[in-house]
Amino acid sequence: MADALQRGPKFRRRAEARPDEVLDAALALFVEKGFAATRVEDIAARAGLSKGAVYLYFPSKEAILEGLVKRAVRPIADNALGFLENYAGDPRSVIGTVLKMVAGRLADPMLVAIPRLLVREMVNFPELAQMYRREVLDRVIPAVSALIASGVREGYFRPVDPELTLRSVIGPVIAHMLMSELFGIRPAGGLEIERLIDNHLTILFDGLSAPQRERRFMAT
Amino acid sequence: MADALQRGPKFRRRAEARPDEVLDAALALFVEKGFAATRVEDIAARAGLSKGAVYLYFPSKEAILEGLVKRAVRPIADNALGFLENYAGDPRSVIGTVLKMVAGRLADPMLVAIPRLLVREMVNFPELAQMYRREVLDRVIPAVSALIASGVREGYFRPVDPELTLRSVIGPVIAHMLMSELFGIRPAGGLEIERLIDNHLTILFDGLSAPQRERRFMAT
DNA sequence: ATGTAATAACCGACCGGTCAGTCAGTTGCA
DNA sequence: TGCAACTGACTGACCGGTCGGTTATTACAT
Repeated sequence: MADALQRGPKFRRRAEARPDEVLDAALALFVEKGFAATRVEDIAARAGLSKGAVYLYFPSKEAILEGLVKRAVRPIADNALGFLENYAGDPRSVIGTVLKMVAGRLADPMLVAIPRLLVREMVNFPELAQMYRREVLDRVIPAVSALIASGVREGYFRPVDPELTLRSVIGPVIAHMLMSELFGIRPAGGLEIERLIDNHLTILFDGLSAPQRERRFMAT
Repeated sequence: MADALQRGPKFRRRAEARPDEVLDAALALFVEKGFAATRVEDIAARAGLSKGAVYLYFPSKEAILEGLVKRAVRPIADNALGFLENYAGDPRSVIGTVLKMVAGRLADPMLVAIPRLLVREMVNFPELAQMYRREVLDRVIPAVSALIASGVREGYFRPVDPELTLRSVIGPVIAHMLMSELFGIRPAGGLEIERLIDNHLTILFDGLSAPQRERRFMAT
């Protein structure tokens, strides 16, 4: 339903806020039902306007999607980068902090919504995916990678390939999000993400093998 | 089509093979353009029939999607489980073997196609996602979890929570697949998956921290 | 082997519903 | 009164699903 408040004027003239309201409504519906299955009229209704009015602010349905991603992309990257670019000391603590922060952010459905939507519609709108990659991934990934590299250089980490190790750092959190978000598969205990990250970091830094057994294993 | 180059009869009578041909065509198109953007007529054309003929084998477009998932679900789970259920000795070798096998399988686009499609259409067809979860995930995940648990019980692993650790085991491979498949982000060197899994297993079993620095648990 | 009837496999024009996008008209405000 | 914000009926295109008609194949008789 529209939370377009009926107090005040019946029409919301002076329409600077309109585009954002439309985007909010569209985001919710796109995530809920997908781009194709969402009608412009539904977006309009949810934003508290008529279909026609939507076309005063956006030239097409696709432009709404575009505006959505554009609006979301900047803050995501900037926020993550602020943490990563100026750290000091043991990179392990930075990794821990950033992982927990990211996980905390990802708990907010509104913030997962964009990547989620993007994954769904990426086939039909490759330009959007490209933009997301350019603006977010191509900035965040090298930053994390550099963090690992400097960890190796400064003797905190074993001499691993940073690009590959990056996947070991973020993979478990991603796996957890996918299982939880998409399929509702959650571990038995509560407060999962905190516990998951603690468990993950323990293994990441100290390994899974029991100390008394022989180390160094390879399966080739 | 010119009847000059007819190999075989113009009509493919004795039509036992038809449904599978339709499913193959549909899978390719659904993955390429999504369910909504794929027209039944396109599926028909690709399978070498007319639209009408498709409806001789499937009552609706949605039934095609359903049939697709049904056909794919069984082999996936059975194959993975065969490996997991009867192992012996050090579970680390089993983990290594299974990870590499899974990664090898995932290199075949045809086999990733179903999960990929499922993730896209899951919002619009929740029953399908449920089915996939029941038939595949709810069988594979407990098996892996049990493998880890027995590794802990038998002293190969440190006392970790199997359910959480599972995510540490498979996460990096998933992260790699996502980055590579969806965004084309690959590490610099070639032959990525082999290298990735080697790097991942090293860290998973022995940890990322450098030995000379302070460690939390390790004695060796 | 050859005609002929019966039938299985298939075709594609068409119908009906849906929905993105348009536009002539209405409403609230200065 | 002027005009910017807004409305909602309308249109045109598109597509899932149907159905009367067509073509290949089989069965059988001659």
